Amino acid sequence: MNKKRIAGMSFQTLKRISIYIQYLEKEKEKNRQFISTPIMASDLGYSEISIKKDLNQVLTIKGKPKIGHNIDSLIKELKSYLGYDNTTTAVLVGAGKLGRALLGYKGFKKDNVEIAVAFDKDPELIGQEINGIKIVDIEKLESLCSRLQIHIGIITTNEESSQEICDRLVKSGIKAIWNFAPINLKVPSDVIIQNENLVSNLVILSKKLSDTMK
Amino acid sequence: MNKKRIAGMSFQTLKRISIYIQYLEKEKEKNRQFISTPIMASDLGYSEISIKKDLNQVLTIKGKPKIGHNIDSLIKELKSYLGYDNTTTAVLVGAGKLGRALLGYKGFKKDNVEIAVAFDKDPELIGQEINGIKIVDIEKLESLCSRLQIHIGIITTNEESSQEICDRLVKSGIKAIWNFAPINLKVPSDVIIQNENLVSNLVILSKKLSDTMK
DNA sequence: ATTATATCGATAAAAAAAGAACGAAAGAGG
DNA sequence: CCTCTTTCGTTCTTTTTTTATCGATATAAT
Repeated sequence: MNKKRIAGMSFQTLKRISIYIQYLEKEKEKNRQFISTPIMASDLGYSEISIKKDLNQVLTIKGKPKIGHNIDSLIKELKSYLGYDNTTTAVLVGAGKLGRALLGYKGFKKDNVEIAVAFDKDPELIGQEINGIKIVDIEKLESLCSRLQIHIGIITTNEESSQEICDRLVKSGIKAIWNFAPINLKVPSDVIIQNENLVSNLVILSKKLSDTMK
Repeated sequence: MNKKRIAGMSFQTLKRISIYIQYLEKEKEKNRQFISTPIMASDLGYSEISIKKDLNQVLTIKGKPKIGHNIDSLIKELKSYLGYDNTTTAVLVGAGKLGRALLGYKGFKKDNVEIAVAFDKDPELIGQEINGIKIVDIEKLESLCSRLQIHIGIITTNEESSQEICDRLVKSGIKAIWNFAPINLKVPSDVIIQNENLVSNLVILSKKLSDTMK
């Protein structure tokens, strides 16, 4: 699997850090100034210890006993760790229902990840705009990706075309791919693939359930 | 986190098993009769050892050296292990873009997980049908869920309404929830929650990329 | 000023997952 | 019929991740 450590940080920790940021931003909007790990643990459903360890790996400013961490500086440190300082940009290929759902997500922009443009081959879709992102003819994939110097691609096409799209993305300079097609894409070793298999996740939930009910 | 072992099987193994099934079904359609772990490893991008260990935990019929496993019986055993014998049924709440994307997935049915009905409050959506699944007025949530005796709920509403929907689902007998809203839902301890935070997954990919590029 | 306590950070232990190694057995080929 | 190769299934190690424990410290309350 693709679970190499990233900058000495475990995959799980990274995922949680991103979730901490989303959570902390919300708490900040509620005008909270300080936050402690026990509160985070209870709100987020993680163990207090996990959170403490995660934070300890990142933070330079220490929290204060009896008070916790200053939310502002906590957010700032976590974001700077995740590289939020410079926004990263992605392209999306396949503006079907799932693709359009992702295009519509406000959450990405908030987290400094931006989808610059979407591609599709359907003439009905080309020219449409979702959440400020234009859907462009797929024939322009190569030229646009290279010109915009984009390195992240999101594949939400059907399974059949996904490998071809993947190849075209790689040729156009894409170095990281977020793949929603239920297939293991073949890429050169310097390209990062992250697979998202939604079906399997529902299957697991259903298995968990059937096991607890008997 | 919610990572207790399920029937003695690790979370990761379960996820892979579901992916094996999806993959094997496709290979079967290509009229392949036997399959070996080295081939699966190369096609799926897992290590051969992982696959061998996973299969060994489930299988009763052994594979044959130099040949591998009979695809039919392999699929049958894996499916029966995951409880595919009796199809599980879910309801979906929130027929926005993401909800409709999930409704459109053919993959679920194939894996014996079925969405029986979808709910929304938007009069424009109510009455529509996607992939054979009807979108129904959300006011009927309680009555339909109890009547149909459904135990799995999928929440694809916006963040604001997700906790309310969650409560209503729980009251209606739902015991497992697949949640796409970026929030930790509060549920009684006998209800299983599985969170899907898409934003964080893209953030991780972008972090992976930025770290390998420097 | 003094005491009580919540929270911190760190170290140590346990659990889970991935990976490596190896003898055994079934089929292929000479 | 015998040898060679592939794949199997098992056991053992290593790595990774989570959980538990505990003294230190800053703050709040008396």
